[in-house]
Amino acid sequence: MTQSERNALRAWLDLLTASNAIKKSIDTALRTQFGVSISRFDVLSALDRAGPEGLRAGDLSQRLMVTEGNTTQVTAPLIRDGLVKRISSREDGRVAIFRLTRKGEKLFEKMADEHRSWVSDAFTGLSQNELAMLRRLLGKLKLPLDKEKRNAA
Amino acid sequence: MTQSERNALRAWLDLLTASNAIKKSIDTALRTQFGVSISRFDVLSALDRAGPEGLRAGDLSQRLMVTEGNTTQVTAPLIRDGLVKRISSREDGRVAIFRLTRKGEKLFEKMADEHRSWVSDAFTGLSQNELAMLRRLLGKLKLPLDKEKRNAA
DNA sequence: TGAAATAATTTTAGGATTAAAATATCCAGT
DNA sequence: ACTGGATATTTTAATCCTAAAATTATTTCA
Repeated sequence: MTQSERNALRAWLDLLTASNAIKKSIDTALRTQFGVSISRFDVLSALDRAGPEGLRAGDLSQRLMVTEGNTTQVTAPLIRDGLVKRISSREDGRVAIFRLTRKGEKLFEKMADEHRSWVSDAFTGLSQNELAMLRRLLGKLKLPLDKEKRNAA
Repeated sequence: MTQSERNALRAWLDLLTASNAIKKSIDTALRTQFGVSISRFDVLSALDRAGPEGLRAGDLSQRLMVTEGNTTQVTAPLIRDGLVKRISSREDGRVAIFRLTRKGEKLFEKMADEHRSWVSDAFTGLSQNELAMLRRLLGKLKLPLDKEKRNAA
C-alpha cells in the first residue's frame, strides 16, 4: 500500500464520518422537534422549492437522487399527515404530481429555519474562505455519474 | 438568510452528495465483484484488523459506530456464508466473540486490494497537499459527540 | 445464598432504501 | 380501432439501520 493510497483511505474515512455524524444529528433534531425524518424533510424542501405547480414523481425522484419506488413510499406518510397532496395529471393519466398543502408549507417554513441554523452551527468552525476551499476540494473528487440518467432531458 | 448560512448549506449539500456518491459506487462494486455489501465489508475489515483474538460484539459495534442489534444482523449472513465465526466467551457467558475464518481472511484480502484502488481512484483529482487540506477542513467541523458513549473505557 | 441490579446480546417492529416485477396509461403504425 | 411497445408509477421482497423490549448471564450485597 503506497502512502498516497493510505492518505486517500484516511480522507475517505474522514469524509464519511463527518457526513454521517452531521446527517444523524440533523435527523435526530428534525424528528425530535417536528416528528419528521430527514428523508421527509428533503421531500418537503424539494416541493417547497417547486412551488404551487408541484413536481411529477419522476422529477422529484431525480432531484432527491432516489428511486421512484422510494418516492412513492416516502410521500405516503406525508400525504397521510396532510402535508403533501398527490394529484393525477389531467394531461397524462400515468403522471402523479405532488405538491405541498398549506399545512405542509407552514410546517416546512419552521423546519427550514431550524435546519439552516443547525447546518450553520456544524460549519461554524470554518471561515468563509475555508468553506469555499472545502467546496472546491470536494468538487475535485471523481464522482461516479449515476446510471445513464445523463441522457434524460 | 445570511450569506454565511447560504454558504454553509451549499457546503453541506456538497459534502453529503460527494459522500453518498462515493459510498454508492464502492457498494455497487463490492456487490458486483464479491457479492458483499459495504456494511459486511466493514465488519470483515474490523475483524481482520482485530486478528485471531477477534472482537466482542460490543467492541465491534463501537468501532463500526452502529448499534449492537445491527451487528447481530450484519454478522448473521457472514456466519452463514462461512466468512465469520461466532464464539461464546468461556470467561463470560454473555459475551459473543466474532473472528474471521480462514475463508473470510482470504476473501477480505482480495476485497481490500480492490477497495483501496477504488478509493484511490475517487481521490486522484487531489494532490497530496489538497488531500491533507481536505482532512484538515473536515476536522474543523463540529461533529456531535455520539451519545454519552464518551464515558465508556 | 438468593434476590435485585447490572451487563451483553438478541429479538422485534418499523423506517429508508434499492432492484425488479407488476400495473396503468399513452402513442404509433397499421 | 387494435396491437405492440414505450413510459410513469406502484408494489414487492430484500438489506441496512435504529430504538426499545426481551433474554441470558454475571455480580453484588443483605
